[in-house]
Amino acid sequence: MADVAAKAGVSRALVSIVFRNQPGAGRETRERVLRVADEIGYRPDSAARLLARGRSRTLGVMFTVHQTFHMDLIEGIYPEAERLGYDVLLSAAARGRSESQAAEALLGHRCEALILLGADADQECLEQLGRRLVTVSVSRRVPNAPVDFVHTAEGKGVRQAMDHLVGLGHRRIVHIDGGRGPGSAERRRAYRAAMRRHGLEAELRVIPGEHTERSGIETGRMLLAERDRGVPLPTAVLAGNDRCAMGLLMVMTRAGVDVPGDLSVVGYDDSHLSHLMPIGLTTVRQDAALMAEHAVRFAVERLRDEELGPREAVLDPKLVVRGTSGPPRDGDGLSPLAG
Amino acid sequence: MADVAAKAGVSRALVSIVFRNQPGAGRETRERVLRVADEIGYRPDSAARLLARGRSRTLGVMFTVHQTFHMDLIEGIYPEAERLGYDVLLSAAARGRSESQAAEALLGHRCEALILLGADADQECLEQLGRRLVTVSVSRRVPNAPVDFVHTAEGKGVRQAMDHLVGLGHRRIVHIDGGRGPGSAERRRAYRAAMRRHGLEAELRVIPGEHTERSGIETGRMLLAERDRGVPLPTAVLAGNDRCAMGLLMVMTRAGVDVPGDLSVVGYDDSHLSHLMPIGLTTVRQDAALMAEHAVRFAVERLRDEELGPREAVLDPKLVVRGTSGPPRDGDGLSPLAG
DNA sequence: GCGCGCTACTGACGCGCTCCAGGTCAGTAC
DNA sequence: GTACTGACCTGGAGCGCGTCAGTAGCGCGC
Repeated sequence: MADVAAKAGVSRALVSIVFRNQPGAGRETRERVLRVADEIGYRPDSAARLLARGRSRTLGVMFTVHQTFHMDLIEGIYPEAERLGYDVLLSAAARGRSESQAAEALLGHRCEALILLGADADQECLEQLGRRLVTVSVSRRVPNAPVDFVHTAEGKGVRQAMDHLVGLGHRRIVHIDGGRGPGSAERRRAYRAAMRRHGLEAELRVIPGEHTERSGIETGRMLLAERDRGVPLPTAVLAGNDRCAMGLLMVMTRAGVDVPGDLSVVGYDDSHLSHLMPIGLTTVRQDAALMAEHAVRFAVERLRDEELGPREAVLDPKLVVRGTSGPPRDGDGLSPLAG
Repeated sequence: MADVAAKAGVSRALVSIVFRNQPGAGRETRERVLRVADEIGYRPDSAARLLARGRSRTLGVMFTVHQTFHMDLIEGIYPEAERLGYDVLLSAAARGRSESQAAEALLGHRCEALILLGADADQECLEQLGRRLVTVSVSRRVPNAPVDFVHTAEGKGVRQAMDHLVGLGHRRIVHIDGGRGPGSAERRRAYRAAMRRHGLEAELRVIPGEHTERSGIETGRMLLAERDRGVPLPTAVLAGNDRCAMGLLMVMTRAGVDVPGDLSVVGYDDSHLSHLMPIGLTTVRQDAALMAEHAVRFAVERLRDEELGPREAVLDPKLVVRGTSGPPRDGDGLSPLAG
């Protein structure tokens, strides 16, 4: 910086002004400084800037590796953060790297706020984070701490999906849940409620699962094994998310089960992947871009106004009917075997 | 920090020593400082630390959103970086956010070195980065600049895959390439060479593509359309990567094409996704963990020894035969239509 | 002529830490 | 007793920037 100042024949303070795009420098000088800086290859040192200013204007985003929907969210976070003048730093949770480790790394880099995508860590850990700095959680509610919450009305989405399936004539509809994954509890609850509302209490079945392809695969194998023992397949499956739906689809298709003739499958998220599936996954769309936008805005607004309490944004999901759902082959929802 | 020092009855320098876990402080003092810090809620300010130390001990990693293989790499980068005492910062390229933007963000946060995963930017931009700081590129070669290069012997992998297919009896083997994506050129070249070597020059066909599911889907649709016009399907496809293979598989399965009976499909990467596909994708395995390890090591070693020239690590790929490849239904590799 | 306001710019301090050249003090050897 | 050692600790400079009071210069009106 001193070099630039010297070579441009101005003071360091002026260089600072130019680089912050602040008033107080003439047109000509401004251009000269910028040109010289470019020649020298100078870039402002964010560490020093941060230290001097006391603010980093950086948002930390924690996500989980392999969660495709997180990628959709990240894609939406960048533009909104840039619009509001914030930098974004990413840190991933992965096998061998816990969410709290990922979050700590972000804290270490002096992020002013944290955006947690589909956090899966224990409640206490999240509460602690929320108390330490401005935190926004996407898809996972964190009570007892000032943490903003952005999510879709899970219940509404599930209800739409269930009405769709029942409307098609399905009765034996099972749900593969997402364990303690974000949003799972609400989805599970809504599934149960929908089954009851449609008078299908007797058919109600929740299979414990996860938000992974593996979970879909394992469930699929289990269902196929059951079929081989004489238990009829369900006619429809409401998966915990798209990844799970996809794993299930792969097993079923592979095993010669016709989708949607023998089995309808509905996912959740409408992630990038499901967009690209030519098989056309029927799924509940969560608007990733909009969720990301809300998350960033919440963080920035809380940063601007310390007094602001934590808020919640509930977005409307929307059922997207594609190719994996259709009327069951046997109108009454019972397979020939069981009939 | 001053508060901690005062309350613990020591100098600030001593607090610094304690927090850096350096020798020069007594057991008792150390514990006292730590205890006081905990009470006050003090955490060292990394910005100031970084500024004072002149080193950030941070590795910047640029990746592309939705590239599943990058997630596998990231998963491998974290543990190795931690082992060597480095922090990792992630920055994603995405729609609306170019690779150079992603890299700039990393530079702004004072990363000492850059690891580029499957960079796709123009040569000049990469060369410039390489000249500015220690840079390691994974899967994409950057000549004319001191950039380390980690990749697999693409040719070897393709050759194995081709020998496998030809050994099964395939003759009409097409290749969907990865455009100017990392590794594509070598894979394409190796495919051509293999076809020639097996005397299948007449059957040689490269379909332009990308490393995305969409590309596989589009190619699949195109091939099906050709079939409907009387052009026989190939009996085997060597896809540019797993994502592409997957898109293709989805279309084909959906269209009732039996895999591998009517069509064998071979992918490339053995990414997380292909692991999870119950359909068992035959693919060329790239050892993501090992590649990540090399990338981190290269960066750290170059950081330690400025004089070190750029190096190259070539890892051996390995064909993993799973369920999507098998002998063609018609032994001669010609479909009934064409026969 | 003077004061006034305005723009363009400067000087110096401080952000919270690390680093280094010391200082202090018990312990040990002779 | 002196000389030396090593463990433990301190003071102060400085990392590269932002900030803000302050200065210089200039046109304007009266």
